Amino acid sequence: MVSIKDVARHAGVAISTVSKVLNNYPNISEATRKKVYQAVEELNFVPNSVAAALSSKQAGRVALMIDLNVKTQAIDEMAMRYISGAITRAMELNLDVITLFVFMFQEKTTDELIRYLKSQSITGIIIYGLAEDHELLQELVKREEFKCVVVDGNNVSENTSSVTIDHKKAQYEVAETLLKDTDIGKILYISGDEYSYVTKTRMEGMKVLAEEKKYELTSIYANFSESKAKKIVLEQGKNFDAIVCASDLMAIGAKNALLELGVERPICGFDGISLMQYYGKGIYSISQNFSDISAKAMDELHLLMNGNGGRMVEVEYKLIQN
Amino acid sequence: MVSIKDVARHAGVAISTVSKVLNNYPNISEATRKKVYQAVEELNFVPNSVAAALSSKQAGRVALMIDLNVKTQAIDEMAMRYISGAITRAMELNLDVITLFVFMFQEKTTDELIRYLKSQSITGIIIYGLAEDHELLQELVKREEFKCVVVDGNNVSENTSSVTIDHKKAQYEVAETLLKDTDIGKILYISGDEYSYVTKTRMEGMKVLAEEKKYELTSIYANFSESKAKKIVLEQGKNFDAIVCASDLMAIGAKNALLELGVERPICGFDGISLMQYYGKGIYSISQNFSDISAKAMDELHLLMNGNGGRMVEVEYKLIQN
DNA sequence: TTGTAGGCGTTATCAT
DNA sequence: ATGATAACGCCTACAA
Repeated sequence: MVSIKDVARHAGVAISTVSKVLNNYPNISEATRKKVYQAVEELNFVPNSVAAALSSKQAGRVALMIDLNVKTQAIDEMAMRYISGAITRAMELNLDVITLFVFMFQEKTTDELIRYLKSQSITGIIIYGLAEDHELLQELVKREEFKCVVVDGNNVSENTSSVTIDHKKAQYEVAETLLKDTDIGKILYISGDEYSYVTKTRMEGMKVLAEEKKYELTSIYANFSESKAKKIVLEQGKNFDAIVCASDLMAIGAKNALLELGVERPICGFDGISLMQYYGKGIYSISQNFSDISAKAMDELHLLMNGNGGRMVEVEYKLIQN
Repeated sequence: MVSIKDVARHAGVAISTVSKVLNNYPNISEATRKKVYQAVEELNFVPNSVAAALSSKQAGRVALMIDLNVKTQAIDEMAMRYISGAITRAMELNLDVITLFVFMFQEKTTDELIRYLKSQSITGIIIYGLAEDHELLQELVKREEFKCVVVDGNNVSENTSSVTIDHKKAQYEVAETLLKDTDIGKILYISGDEYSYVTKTRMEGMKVLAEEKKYELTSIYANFSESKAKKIVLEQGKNFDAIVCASDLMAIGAKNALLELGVERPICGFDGISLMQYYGKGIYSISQNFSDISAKAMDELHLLMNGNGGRMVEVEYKLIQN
């Protein structure tokens, strides 16, 4: 394997000089810079990131912490988009990435998790699907031992940023679009799970809309599950004039239930998953670009690791009709 | 960060002794072994895998190469199961894992890819979705610069193993089960894509069955796509007595097409994806445990990296009815 | 059986 | 502006 030593010899300079050139240090003459880059070219040198990570605490190794309930189709699609978006961007930023699933640490303490991450020379973490009642993860963030970016959260501190779309506004908009020009009174809102940030903020948007338009709103948690949504609608769907779902998957469940019941109701969803192309034709939804969101999260983490403070980053979404 | 040095001091032995204990070297007295482990406990020491990877070529860093390019739901589910299965097992085996997507190297040469992998101190690779006409990946395997395990392939060499179910037998069995006790003559076989190992072997199984039972077999490639399968069945489904699909997703497409046509035909699928619970009720299929397959692949890679030769590893599957 | 010392490929601190 | 040199944390001959 060709190392920085070979490059140095080939360029006729010291090892440390090569390192400085490669890491864009100041005070390097244009001449040696050229020499070094040429040597790098000729030898096809690629820096060993493992060695860099060992030597410098600066060098960024990033962990992706996935806690998306790995039980439903749609979640898999989201997770894959998140993962590939993050990894792709990380490669461009020259950051190493390891992917972790929270279930792997089920019975571990926060201390153990932190030690594990440190043993991997991790300095930054992106967390997907952080629930408010998840002690392990919440404490991990609170400890501030790592730079953290939470996707779909509102955690912000010196070492923590959050990246999210405006779920409240988005939920308001999609429901408003669905319901405008109708004279609807009773709305069934099928919500996610009790402790997730997205569920809460989406519900806020729904409440605001209902208040504004004087809708009678009934909310039920369905855990983002298609079958639960279906069951709920089968049992109670007929009593409502419209059904607003906090996810596309639940919208599909609701739609199927209505089909079985033989009645029609306006429905909308949320997320923009590809399954809707087949089973959600015509349904309004909010399309999130998961890959892009994840790339933005990686950008934000990169900033944090370079000394920037934490902040809230808002990402675009799109109102769509499938 | 507590290092091996701290452990050594705390246990009153030399650093190398600690290392030997931790790596199960022979010729260590039970007494010092105890001392070391106790120090490890008390200090909550976790070895730094980055340092280990740097110092020893033995130490295993593994890359997951994902080339499941098809943009469908089911693929995401498979990919997620593969990834989480591999990563979980790797953690148990104390192997570091990085996840890579082949599209990230679209315009790279094999040399560049190899250099990148070496720069990451990678010594082993698991490849998912290796197509026979994928030059980059095929050459990567052929070069034998890394230990490789191919999931759903038949590449075997000194440094290469393959892990797969017996697709031929499985396809035979599921179709045979579907068709037995019927007097069916003309079968439509909706196949995957031309260059994948699974497509070829599954088709072989189908051919054997057709020959044995004197079925008239027509095969059409549908790229594992639900919509293509649907289109094919809409156009030609009526001309056949039964429809055998090389994937569950295509089976769903076929089923929907039959529904629209208003006719009934026996259908079977392949894979065992969770979507079938909702949209494939009653359909026969072959259930693969992707997570388990991937874990086995990691085991096999571990063996390769420890000096074992390459081989073919066959994994169990299950014939199911959704 | 245990310890010493050199090396893995970088980065970073000092001199020069 | 450039170059020695000491870390980083661990592994591994080799020596004792």
